[in-house]
Amino acid sequence: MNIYDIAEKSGVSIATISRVLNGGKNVSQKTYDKVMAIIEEEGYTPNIFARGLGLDTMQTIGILVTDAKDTYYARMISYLSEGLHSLGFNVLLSSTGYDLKSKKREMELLISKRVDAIFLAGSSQQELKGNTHIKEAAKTIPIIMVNGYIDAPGIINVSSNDRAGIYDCIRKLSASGYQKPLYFYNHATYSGAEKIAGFEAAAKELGLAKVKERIIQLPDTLTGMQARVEQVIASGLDFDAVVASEDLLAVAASKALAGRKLDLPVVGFNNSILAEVSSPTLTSIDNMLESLCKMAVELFHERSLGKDTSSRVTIDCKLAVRESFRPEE
Amino acid sequence: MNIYDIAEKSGVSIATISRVLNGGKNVSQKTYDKVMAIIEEEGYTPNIFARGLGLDTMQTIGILVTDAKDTYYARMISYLSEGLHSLGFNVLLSSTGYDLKSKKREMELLISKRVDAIFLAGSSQQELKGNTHIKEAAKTIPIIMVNGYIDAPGIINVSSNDRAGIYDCIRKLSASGYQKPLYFYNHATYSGAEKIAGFEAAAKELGLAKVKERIIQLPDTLTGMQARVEQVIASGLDFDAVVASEDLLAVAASKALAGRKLDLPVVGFNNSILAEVSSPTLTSIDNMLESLCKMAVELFHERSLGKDTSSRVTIDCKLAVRESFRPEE
DNA sequence: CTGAAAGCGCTAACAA
DNA sequence: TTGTTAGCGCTTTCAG
Repeated sequence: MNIYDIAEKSGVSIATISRVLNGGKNVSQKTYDKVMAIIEEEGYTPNIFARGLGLDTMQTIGILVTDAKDTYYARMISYLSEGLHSLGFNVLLSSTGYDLKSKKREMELLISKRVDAIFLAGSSQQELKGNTHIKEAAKTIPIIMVNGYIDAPGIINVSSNDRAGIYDCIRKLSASGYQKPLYFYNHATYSGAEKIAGFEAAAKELGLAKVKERIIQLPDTLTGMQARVEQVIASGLDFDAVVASEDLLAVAASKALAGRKLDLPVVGFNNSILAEVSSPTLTSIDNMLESLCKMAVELFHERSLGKDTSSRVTIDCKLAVRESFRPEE
Repeated sequence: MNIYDIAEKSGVSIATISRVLNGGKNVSQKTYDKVMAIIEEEGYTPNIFARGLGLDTMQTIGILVTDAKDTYYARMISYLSEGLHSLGFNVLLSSTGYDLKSKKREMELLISKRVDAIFLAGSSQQELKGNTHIKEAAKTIPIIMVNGYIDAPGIINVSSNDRAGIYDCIRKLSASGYQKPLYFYNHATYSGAEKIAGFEAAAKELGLAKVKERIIQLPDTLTGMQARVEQVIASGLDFDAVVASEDLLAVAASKALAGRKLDLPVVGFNNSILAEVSSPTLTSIDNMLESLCKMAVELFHERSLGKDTSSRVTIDCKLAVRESFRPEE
């Protein structure tokens, strides 16, 4: 069933069918109704390839993510695709893993599939240095960094202010009497570096010595994390609070501390369901993921409409207060 | 840059370029090498639309899911797309929500995009009754139900044996001396119904009276769930163990019980990170999601190769034992 | 092993 | 308002 069949059945030319299909401009109401009726009746759908061939667009956006099953990225995917969807786009999803080679490969693949733009979801999509493949791609196709930042023409950057998020949190701990915080992280990403910078800045203001020793990397599994935190406790390092780069690390810390009967403030990051599930429930820095994604889609939309939008937008974090730390006023 | 340009630069016809592009059958090694060199040099990629127009396939699979940010569905998406990807397919993702209308709409959209097959991920994609739109679609395009079951021609069904999973779990509780279990659930889906059936069957064998009263629906938020469980405890209902249809419900139950200083066995479902994060850690029925997805992709692959595969495969669950319940041997 | 040419189904410029 | 027709870039017979 193609446009010719419909044309024949309707007794008009394919051009008229095409017009009807594309909104019905310059078509008499009578013809429009007649054609529409036949289209419905036959259950005809225009061939997307033929259409794409002419227009060179398939109304499809590519989303690149390092690990689609990670709760955090999953939420990104969901919010982004929701927004894009309501703009009439479909979403082509690619989970790249953390290897640069395959990130590049997937990117090329998406470009060769003629997607209309690429959203790079999560700061792990960008390297700490270089990123020439992204800059290069941006010359061909709109690139939107969601929670990342690359300063190059054509790239739209939307990110949460993670640095300030951590910084403010340390300040609040300090104001509540906890002046010897520890910082746990696991992945070294762009946003990871930002968070550490926030910690360092606040630690310096607190006059803490040997700040580097307070910034501790944890392994990837929950039990591994817990074991490492226990080591840290056993090492006798003097601390009175814990801030983590992700809720899961905060959970591990919380469990290890509980095991030692230590009741210290613990703060996570992302404000995920894990913070709610943990006992005690965890105070967590909320990086406003949904707003972030909405904003990313919005900026892309405006840009594609030809507006001269900002190429970098930053959103502030909020502290979601729960049992593990209640700041004093 | 198109096939004509490459043909000109190579001094051969477009037909030869096309042959090279499609594996190089019936092309001399010499010509092949020459053309390949030019293709690489120019960084040429064939236009996917033109190709699709001729072949009527874009090597793209649609995945339909009710809520992409739900951890469980996110994992499905990840495993499925991983498998499909290694088969050379791209993934078009659509998050439909729980409304039937929009499920239908998204399905039609995917079909109109000429995807090569549709994976329906999660039993919430199917209705408890009817499902004519799925059966109808299956006439046009291969449909794969991941954790669902619809008996109609052309539909491949892969699911975990949730009924037996719950049944066996109740048996184990019983063998360990807990013979008055409660069952918590929240969504009424196909797999939800299976789980309840498993509970009822086991409860009947235990000789429990008023089984219906032991099957309790909880609301959607964690705090709401906890509150409801507390009500149940307060109501004086006689029980000595809890089994839930999802880990989050088990977490809620665990928290509510802990609040009342009740130390009873609690078992969740899905064996998610929540079970690990919870304190005490939760024993959980693992429905082998990864195997399930791998199997779904595998079956689709075989089917598309023309093999006459089974149209229904069931995978047994396993109990992931943690602190909240250790079955006695 | 290679080339010429006929589609694939649609859009859009141009005519009428 | 409607129709005619020339592409869009590729695959695939069919000849040679």
